[in-house]
Amino acid sequence: MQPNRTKYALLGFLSRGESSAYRLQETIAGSVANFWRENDGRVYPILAKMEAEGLVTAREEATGGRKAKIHTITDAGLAALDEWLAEDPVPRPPRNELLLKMFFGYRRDPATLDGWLKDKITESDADLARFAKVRSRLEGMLSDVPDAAYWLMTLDYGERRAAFEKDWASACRERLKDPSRGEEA
Amino acid sequence: MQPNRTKYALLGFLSRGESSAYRLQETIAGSVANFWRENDGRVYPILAKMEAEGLVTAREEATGGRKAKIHTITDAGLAALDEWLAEDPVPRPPRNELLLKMFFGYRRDPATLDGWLKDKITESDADLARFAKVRSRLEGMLSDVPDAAYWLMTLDYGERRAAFEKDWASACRERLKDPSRGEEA
DNA sequence: GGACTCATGTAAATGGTTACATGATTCA
DNA sequence: TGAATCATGTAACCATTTACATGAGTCC
Repeated sequence: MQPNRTKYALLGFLSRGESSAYRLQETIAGSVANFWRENDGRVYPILAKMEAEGLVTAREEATGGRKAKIHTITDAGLAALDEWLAEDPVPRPPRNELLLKMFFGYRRDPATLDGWLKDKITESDADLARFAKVRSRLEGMLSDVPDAAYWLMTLDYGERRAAFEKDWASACRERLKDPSRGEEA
Repeated sequence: MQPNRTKYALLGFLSRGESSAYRLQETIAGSVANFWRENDGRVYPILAKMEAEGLVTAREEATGGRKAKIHTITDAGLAALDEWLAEDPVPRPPRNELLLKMFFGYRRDPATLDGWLKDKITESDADLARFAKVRSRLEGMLSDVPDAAYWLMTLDYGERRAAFEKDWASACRERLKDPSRGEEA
């Protein structure tokens, strides 16, 4: 019924190199957190399932004194990944709790909404600052890792999104200041 | 643990007037689908649960020969809605399957990605055309329904989002044409 | 009569979050 | 020794989707 996208995300990262579940999560959180997250309670069981399906193999290894279960993608795993990548992505309009609350905003005082919007702006600024660092890192590795060109495209998305959300929140704050005013160009 | 946001979305719409489950869904699909969706399998059971909790009352009514279960929000329901609206919205970074596939885009030929991006542009254009109609409708009712000012803010978000996604997709397509080229300002 | 819309629901499966449990190693 | 990090996992719970079942009224 529902496609297990977590599986494919994990396969994608494992296609770049073997990893423990713990490191996988760290990698995901450190690279695609902008548009994709996974959590503890799912990565471990799904990796186990993938092992049963023959998409990955696992071995225990002591790296630096610590034991970790290293997962390696198999040919079947690579095939499954590429099969998934061949399919058109299905757009799923996400739920946005801030917008839902704004939609019913007339039930609250404008100061409350202004607070939400200020938070949004702060969040966007933090994202933009973070993305700027990532951008210079990625641009620096472009000659060594051509794949980074694709990562830059997803980063570009994040930067544009943060910028537009900031602009939108600022525009809303302006409009809230003067509720009598309608829309303008 | 997880807050039941469906409940509050339903309360929000019921606060504007009584409705059957079927109409509620139609209303939601026709107004906030841009950032919030509900589906069959949830609206009915949750409304039943809300009735048991005393947040809504229900009565059978035959409108135009057809029977429908009309739900009316109670004072307790209004209180629950306003309590929820008083809380800061918690940002949940959504999963974006297109971006995940773009991230691993080097595993596919650029033509595949170009197809996804073209679809994205088509989708954005369709959204923008739809939003333009909604905008004129909402602006026309502003004087009668001041609440529409808030609805326009969420529409504004949708318009800006569609525009930025279209721009981003176009920029990606350009970059895909010449893979040797790096990033530019 | 047949297709379509209105209308209410159930069932099954999966997705996803949060909290908790456990234990080893590293570092101050 | 105590806190932080590395590391793996389970349990409980709720969210979400999809498919299915059912039946009445409307329109052609």
